[in-house]
Amino acid sequence: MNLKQLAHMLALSQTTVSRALNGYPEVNEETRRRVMDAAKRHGYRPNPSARRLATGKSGMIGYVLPTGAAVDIDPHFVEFLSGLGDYARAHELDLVLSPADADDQETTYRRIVANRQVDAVYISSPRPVDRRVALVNTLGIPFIVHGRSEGSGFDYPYLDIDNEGAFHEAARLLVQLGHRRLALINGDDRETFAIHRERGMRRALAASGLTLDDRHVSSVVMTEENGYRAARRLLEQDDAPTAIACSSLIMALGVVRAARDLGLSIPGDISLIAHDDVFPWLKPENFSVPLSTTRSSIRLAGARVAERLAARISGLEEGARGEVWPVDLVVRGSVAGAPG
Amino acid sequence: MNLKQLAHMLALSQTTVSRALNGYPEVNEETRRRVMDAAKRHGYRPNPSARRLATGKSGMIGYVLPTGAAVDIDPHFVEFLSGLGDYARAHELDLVLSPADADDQETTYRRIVANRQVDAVYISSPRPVDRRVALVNTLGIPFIVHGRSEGSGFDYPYLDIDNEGAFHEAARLLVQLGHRRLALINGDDRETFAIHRERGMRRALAASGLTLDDRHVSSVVMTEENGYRAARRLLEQDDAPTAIACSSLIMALGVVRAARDLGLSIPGDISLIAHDDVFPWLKPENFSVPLSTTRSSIRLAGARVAERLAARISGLEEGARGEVWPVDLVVRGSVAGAPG
DNA sequence: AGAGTCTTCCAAAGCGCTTTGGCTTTCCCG
DNA sequence: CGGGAAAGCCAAAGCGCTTTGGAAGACTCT
Repeated sequence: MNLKQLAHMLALSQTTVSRALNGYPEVNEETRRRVMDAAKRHGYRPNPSARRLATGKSGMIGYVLPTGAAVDIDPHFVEFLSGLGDYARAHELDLVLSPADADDQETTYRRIVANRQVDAVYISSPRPVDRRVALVNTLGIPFIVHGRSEGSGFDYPYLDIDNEGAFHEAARLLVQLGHRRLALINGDDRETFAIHRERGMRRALAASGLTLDDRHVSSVVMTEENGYRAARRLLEQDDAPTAIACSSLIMALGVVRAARDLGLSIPGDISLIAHDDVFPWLKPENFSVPLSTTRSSIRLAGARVAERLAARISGLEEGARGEVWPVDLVVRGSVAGAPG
Repeated sequence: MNLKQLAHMLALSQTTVSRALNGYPEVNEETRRRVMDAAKRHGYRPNPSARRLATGKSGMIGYVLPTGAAVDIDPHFVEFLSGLGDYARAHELDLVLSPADADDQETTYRRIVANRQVDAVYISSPRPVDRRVALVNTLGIPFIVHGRSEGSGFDYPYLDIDNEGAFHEAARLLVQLGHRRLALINGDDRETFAIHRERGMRRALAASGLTLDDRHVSSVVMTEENGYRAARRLLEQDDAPTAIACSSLIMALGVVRAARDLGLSIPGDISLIAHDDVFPWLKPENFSVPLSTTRSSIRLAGARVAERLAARISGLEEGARGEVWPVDLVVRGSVAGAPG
């Protein structure tokens, strides 16, 4: 059943039927009702390919997926996706993932924009002066950045959590508990979130006249193994830290294992706080010692990004609106006063 | 730059240019070269929307993503996706994720097929007599099932690993080591993979005149917490098992924690084997006691599914070809002879 | 009553590609 | 040398929608 048939059946022109269906004002309400009715009864659904060719709109949102033998997709992605899906489902939006060589995403962005494959895109894991952000900005496709880029010299729409504030609070708590030597096991410090977290910690320490020793900072891909290695390295130093802030639960698993291997107790010998993106399959309260966390649901962020993307597509949202979500500090058993 | 302009520029008809570009035989090789050349020089790329409307082919593969507030996307998905992306990138295939109400995926399948949004789909986590498989089969869109459905009374193309064989081998090893009371902490037993794993274990036990006590089988969503709970329940029974097979690394984390909480040593008191889908961020060799596993890379499976999907789209693969991959049994420190 | 303004609808021109059906031209062979 | 086949090209008809540029009729106002 296509438009032509439906129009014929109603003894109307395709124009009128199309307009009735799409809510244009220049059609009699009575006629509109008839059309809507017939459309529903016959299960008419406009052909998206045709609509797309005519309008240039696809009804999909895009994401350029960096891939490659050496590239691992972050498990956070799947939770973000859950949230995105929650919203998208309710609005019949599809998501298209365009795999791209991690080292050359530009080609892919250009392709999906030139081809009008998607109406909007989102960008995740941005870095300062991120080329992708500058690119989609000039390309003129609606977009939202999940996270922040910095120092590019222009504004853009984003959704981020207050990473700096979160780690500031975490560090402040640790300092209040008497810790003087703090450590940070961070994610890839080329990404903004990691920079913000480090900045937050340093600021909290500075407020008490303390500093974050460079030897007490690790920046690694967030795997269990890297968490373990970083923790061992830290804890085997002569001036070992008494408290560790860690950028992910998965790394925290490694930290806990390292402490156990070294015969150190949490929180007796070292306090531990990690950032929790809220995975359903790994919960901080279930760590052998319940883990204190800075918590922010990445799933909710996914839903919100989808919502704002939809708003941008339909013109409801404009401009470079930035949105920063506060982060909860949840104190559990893994932090205690500094030893000694 | 569109076809019309390019044709005009070459003083050829659109027909000829189109055919030259698409490799049709009825065009002079010399002409073809000229066309190809001009196309490349001017960076001509056929508009996919137009091509799509004309041919009905979209150049994308689809996946219906079950979503909902209570639905968690499995973290395995992201690894599968990595593999799929690896292949898809090299072939400029995009993946479209269509979020659907987990309880009504049929509507979405019908929509994406009716709309010709994708050229092929894959189905994951199938159950016996899976309605989705029957549906896409009758809908007539090329597809591949990742996993197996059973008892539907028709054949279909799939890629699966030998779950039954894997758990058969795992159980056999444990029995050889003197274990008599084995337990299974399985995934959702409405899914085929879980059924196969249980079957494999039972078969191995039966071969030695043993059985798998129903009280020694758990079927749960594969989270750390569920692994912990299941393990505690098992290990606190009077006839507690001396060996556990576990369907995922994440659950195994919970099992290890439970053992520790109960003061049981691995492998001194209980042996543990888990299935490993090969995550980059959580490795069995890094468990406090290196974990024995049945191993199969889900990432490679993703790449293979993409490859076969592409082959089906282009007509290179036909029929109901099933493909079953063997699974490695990797023995590490977490298994030992039965205590006593 | 005539002019102007809405309201409501329509025919037809795109959107940019593929593909059908045919038309020349060349080539081969009896 | 004439007829048939093959090669190489083209015009035009889709694909199914949106949107432009009217047009007809109803209504208002002077």
